[in-house]
Amino acid sequence: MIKAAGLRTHYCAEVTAQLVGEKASLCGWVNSVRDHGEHLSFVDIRDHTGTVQIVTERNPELRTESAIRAVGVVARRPEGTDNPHIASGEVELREASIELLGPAAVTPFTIGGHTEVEESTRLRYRYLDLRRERMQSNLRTRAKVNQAIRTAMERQGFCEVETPLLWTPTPEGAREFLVPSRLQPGNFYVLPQSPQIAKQLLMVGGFDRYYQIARCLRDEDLRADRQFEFTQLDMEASFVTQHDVRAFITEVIVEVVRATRGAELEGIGQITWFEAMDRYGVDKPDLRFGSPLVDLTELLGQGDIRAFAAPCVKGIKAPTSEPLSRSRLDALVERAKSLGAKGLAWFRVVEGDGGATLESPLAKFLDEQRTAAFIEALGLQVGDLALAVADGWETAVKVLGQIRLDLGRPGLDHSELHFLWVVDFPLFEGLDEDGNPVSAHHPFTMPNEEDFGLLDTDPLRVRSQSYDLVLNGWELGSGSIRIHRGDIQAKIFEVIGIDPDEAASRFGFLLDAFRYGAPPHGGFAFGIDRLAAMMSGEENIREVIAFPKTQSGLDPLTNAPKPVAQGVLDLVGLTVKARR
RNA sequence: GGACCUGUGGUGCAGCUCGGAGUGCACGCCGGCCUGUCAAGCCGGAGGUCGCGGGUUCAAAUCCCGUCAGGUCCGCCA
Repeated sequence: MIKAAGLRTHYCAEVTAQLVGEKASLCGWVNSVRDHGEHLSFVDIRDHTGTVQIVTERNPELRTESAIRAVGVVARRPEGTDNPHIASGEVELREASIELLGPAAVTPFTIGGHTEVEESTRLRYRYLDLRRERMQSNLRTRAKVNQAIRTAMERQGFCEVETPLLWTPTPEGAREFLVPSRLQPGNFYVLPQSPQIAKQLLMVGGFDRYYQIARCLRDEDLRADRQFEFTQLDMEASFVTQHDVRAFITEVIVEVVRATRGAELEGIGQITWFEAMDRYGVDKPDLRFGSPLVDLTELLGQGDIRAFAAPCVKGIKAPTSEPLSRSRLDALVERAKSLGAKGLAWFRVVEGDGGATLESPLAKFLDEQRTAAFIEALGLQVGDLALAVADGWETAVKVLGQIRLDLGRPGLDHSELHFLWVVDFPLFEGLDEDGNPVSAHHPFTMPNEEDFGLLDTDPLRVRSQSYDLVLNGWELGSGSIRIHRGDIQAKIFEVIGIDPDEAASRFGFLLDAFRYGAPPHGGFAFGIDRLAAMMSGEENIREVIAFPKTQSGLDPLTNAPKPVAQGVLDLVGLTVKARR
């Protein structure tokens, strides 16, 4: 590391036995003061690398968290006084003088040490919270993620291009933040929900491998994994297939894991959307644990058992070894009903006369042979719990998939990383109020060529050339090959019920651009906040964001949003209506 | 828009079911002692409108209603 020429000669972690006898100048904050009378005081100085003990005279002015500079000589500690818990524990700074650079008032909470502090308090004093080890570590991990992304993208020949923050309203997708125009009063820009259209224009513009670490803004409700503003790796490439795009992104992920964990990731597995839904009941399966759904339609859905008379019967071996009480089971049944199932059947596997057998209100409907087949199909052993849902395919897999997650999550290992590609998403999901199919991704997503014929006959069965990247059950990002041909785009607009005039008014500039030699292209974007959170072992992206908003969209540090003066509103031609 | 959880000295909690004086614990803060501690220790002290408003009651941190704030989730996030 290059030595700063300023007030500091070393960081705390560099102060080791190798420096004994040398003069050192350390800068940082007072972590703790231990006075032993007037003539002996231990002051721990802290920077982001660690702490060093300074031996000095008592100074009542030196309050915890004051910014200081300490100049002294690195010395071996007396026999028997080493501190094995810190890197500098064999030495201390002696003959030291401490310069008080920035005296500190009493802080609202402890910065060093192990005190838990409520998140709302941490956010109100975020500048102090940032000094704590957790945030120092998380934000530095995030910086490594950014660095690794740039390294991998540059290595693959991608060119970083910035796109506008002041963009044009597009009445599709997420709600946008409005920005009033001063020079054109009554007109508005919006902040981009993503650089999607801009990057497709860059493809027409010949930047055939583009990337950007891009801020995106969406005026939607906040969650543990969602803030108004978030950061994506946004990328797009021309003359590529979906396999190429996934290979580019896989390379990035490998580099990120290398930079943050020092581990070599052996590629990323792949599963189709249908298989993910059919086996795990979600399009972002968490594969840190097993318990896939098993099809029991043939075994149980023959109609002879009323509870299972349905088009689809799915079962799982519960992903928990904890024996569940009758009331817990009843709660599970209620949970299944609230998720839309008609019911939930449970079976405890117990030791019977002739080996394992089932204990359940429904056990009496299963003869010996079907009991054995049931146990076999789910791979059950004595002590296991099995659950089954009978319904339409979609309801059966979704309900059981959610219950699988409810039961499986508590035992998860947070240091484990399970990346997964989910491919072959359907092009449309459901119908709108006019009976037209709704684009699952966005209307520029290329259909799977094998399914072109279905666009007219059975559009809901058309697969798309789109793909998601999943990490431990979190959707990290998604991408697709885009439509670059006018005839296919016109066909899609026709299917989803957008007439040519409407298409022209909404996306005219993009469709115009595509008339001048549009290359085939596709891309991807993934959430850096979510990736950084996972790499930091955090379950909330606020922990990897320096200054986040609360769930109601307030900034606890600045108290934004706030009213503005009438004169400011006049400039942009706005009037604020009285609140109801 | 909806469901659930939380709100008690500066910080983190307990107390709330079963109403009875602001009661307790840990950290921090203030004063004193202390020449080898390291989350220093010992002695003493200060600090609270129990988020806010209303109701029930002889009596409310505790029960009821409303409201605000924080969190988790549903809706929403092409």
